[in-house]
This record gives sequence, C-alpha cells and structure tokens, in this order.
Amino acid sequence: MEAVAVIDFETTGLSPARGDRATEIAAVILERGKVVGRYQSLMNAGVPIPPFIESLTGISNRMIQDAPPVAEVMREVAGFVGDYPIVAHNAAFDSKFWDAELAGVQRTRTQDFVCSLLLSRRILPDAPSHKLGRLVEFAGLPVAGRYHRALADAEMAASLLVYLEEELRRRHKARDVTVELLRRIQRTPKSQLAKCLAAWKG
DNA sequence: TGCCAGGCCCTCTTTAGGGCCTT
Repeated sequence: MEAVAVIDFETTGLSPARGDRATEIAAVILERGKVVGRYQSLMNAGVPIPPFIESLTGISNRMIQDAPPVAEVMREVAGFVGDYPIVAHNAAFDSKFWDAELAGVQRTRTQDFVCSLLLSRRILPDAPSHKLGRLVEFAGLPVAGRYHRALADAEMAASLLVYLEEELRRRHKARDVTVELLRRIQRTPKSQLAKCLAAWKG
C-alpha cells in the first residue's frame, strides 16, 4: 500500500460546530507496514476542557495553558502530513476537526480520509466491538500507550490498518491492497462486499 | 456520568428508530 498519514485528535468535545476545539493532535506516517515518522503536540485553543474530558484523556487545562497556540500546531502538522492520504478511526469525527482547525489558519485539505472504523466493520465483522481499543485487543496488537492520547491512538490505528491489510490478503486473497481499494471497500455496503471483493481481487 | 453532533448501519425499514463510534 502507498504511504499514508494516520491521525488522531483529542478535543474538548464532539462537535466543532458547537464550539468544541482540538487539544492535541498526532500524525504518524505509515510506509510499507512500518511507522517511519511521528508528529505529536498539545495545543492551546483558548477553550476550557470539561472535567469529563480531562478525566477521559488525562489532558488537563493546566497542560493546555503551557501548550503552543493551535494555529502554530495546525500549520506544523499540515506541513508534516502534506499530501498523504489521511487515515483515522471514525474519520467522520477527525475530518470535522481537521477541516475546522485548518480553516482557522486559512488552509483547506486536498485529500480524502480513509476510515479504519468503516473498514474494520467490513473486514472484521466478527469483532465484538469496533472501538479502537477493543479492536487492538481482538487482533492481539500492541498497546502503544494510554488510550485517548493522540500519539498512542494514532499508532494503534496504524497497527490496525496494517492488520486489516493483512486480513484482506489472508481472508479475501487480495493481492494488491491500495488506498483506492480501501476507499472502495469503505463505501461498499456490507451486504455487497463479498461479491465486490471477488471482482476487485488484484 | 456523556445527553450534546453526525455519519454509518441494521431492522420489527425505506413516509423511522435506535445503536455504534469519535471526544
């Protein structure tokens, strides 16, 4: 598979449209099944973190006070990610924050997201849950650090993507797993997937 | 302790409702 950037945001809540902001981002570059580059930073958007989120992520308001401004971090991480296809676990969430925070520095993304949640629902239908942590456990992947911290979650999502790629080869006999194949899989209804995979086998 | 938002996906569906996921 071509090189991709796997990203993960920690935020103050679920919705940038309701005023929630990013508090941390990580991006790892995945190339030939290996992580070859890492970026991680807390960021200060000037919005308080609710107590529930502090306890969920371990990222406190005090930590954010000492962090660099959100604009500085977003310019850096956008440069780091460049034009690589972006992968995230539940990309609908991360893409909302990616777009909203990039807009704050007058930038727009040019690439589409690939979603490891949608892929795992299709490729690992027998997993008891498709939460990132439960998938890591199900697949026997290494726990990269504390869940709900951006770098650990990005590293585990990257491991999961490699595992999904291997499963496509093992279970579905796919020879050439490309980002385009992953995009096709994630937009194919589950009921039609087996038939489509047979037709797409490279 | 996530109700919030929103997209996906299943079903007791499609003129809808509710669970799953992300923080």
